[in-house]
Amino acid sequence: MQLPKGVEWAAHCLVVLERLTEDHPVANSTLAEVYGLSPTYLNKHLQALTRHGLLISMPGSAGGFTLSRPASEITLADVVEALEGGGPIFRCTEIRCDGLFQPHSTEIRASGSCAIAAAMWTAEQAWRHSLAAVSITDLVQGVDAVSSKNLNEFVENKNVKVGPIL
Amino acid sequence: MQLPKGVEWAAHCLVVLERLTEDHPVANSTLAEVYGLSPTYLNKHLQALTRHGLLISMPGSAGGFTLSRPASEITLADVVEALEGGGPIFRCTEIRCDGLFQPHSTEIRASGSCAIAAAMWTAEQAWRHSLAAVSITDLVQGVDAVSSKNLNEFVENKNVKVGPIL
DNA sequence: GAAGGTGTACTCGGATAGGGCCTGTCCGAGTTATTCGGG
DNA sequence: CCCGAATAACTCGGACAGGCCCTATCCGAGTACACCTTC
Repeated sequence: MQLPKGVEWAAHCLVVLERLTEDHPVANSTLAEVYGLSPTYLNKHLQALTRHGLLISMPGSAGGFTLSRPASEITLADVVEALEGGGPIFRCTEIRCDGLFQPHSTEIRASGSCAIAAAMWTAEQAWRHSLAAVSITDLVQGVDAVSSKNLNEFVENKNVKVGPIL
Repeated sequence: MQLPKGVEWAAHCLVVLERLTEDHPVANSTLAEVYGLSPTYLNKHLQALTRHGLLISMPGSAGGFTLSRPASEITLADVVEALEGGGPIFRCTEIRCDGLFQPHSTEIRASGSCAIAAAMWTAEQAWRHSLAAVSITDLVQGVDAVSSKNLNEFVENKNVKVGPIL
């Protein structure tokens, strides 16, 4: 069991978006260039973030993606939920009601939920809770100095090339 | 991302093992019969538990599986680790050192670990910690009355069929 | 009656196919900036 | 010099193959019990 690679990409891109966005959208190709990622595949994940309301996409020549709300209100839990679907990582198939116990399934269900499933879901909640405690703002502050400097230089170069809109 | 179905099977089987075992091993076919599972596929998971030291397997006509240590010392974390391999759910590919940042990768690495990966691993630790707090003994106590009664009757019937060794 | 050897039935254990999701890629619909021509 | 339409290039968006892991199954190696033969 492993988280899709897209989660890592999306999280990093949201951080960069927070740094690069200033009332104008950032193109998928730009984000891909920053991290040396496959543009087409990255696009797939950014679309997922858009579908789940984390990003706003703008078509057209000067289009791109923008954060849909302040970075402080976007957490890693949102990112995981957007790319993972938010479904439980442990799925209970209720085998406690199969086999020997089949004839008494209604009684068993009435006695409460499966203890194993309950424990799994509690642990899962701890995980999601920990993820929800980390916002994009927190991650931006965690970016090291040299990376931040590189990003600034990149923006300036883009500035020269693209024009005064940046 | 979803946990393999084997985790659920293994957890339930450990609970039944704790109930059924009395100094004699319980066969894979018996466990499969209790829950109406595929014997061959269940065997695969029990082998994994054996490889990781949770179970002891005994070959031969009256062979089977036994808990390798007291049920109070086996936790859900152990089960997940045995069937999942214990590797991190989130794998950091260090894309913060790719693309623009490639020339300064050594500097960036020296500045500390990736903030995103750190947050992910913290959350993962919370998950594992929660799982480690639940032992098989806890789960046995959570079994409802009617299921417990069914198991007892099953053991008695087996008793008649199999002989005095049970 | 007891002991030893043999046969059988049961067990675990690893090696072998199939399906679903993540990975990776491509091309099309739509929109904006640009450019060229006319007034 | 200003305005407007056509062009072109860039954007997002969804549809299309490949690979790996979980799912599911089978058959073989090994062991303990039971029985039979022999002493």
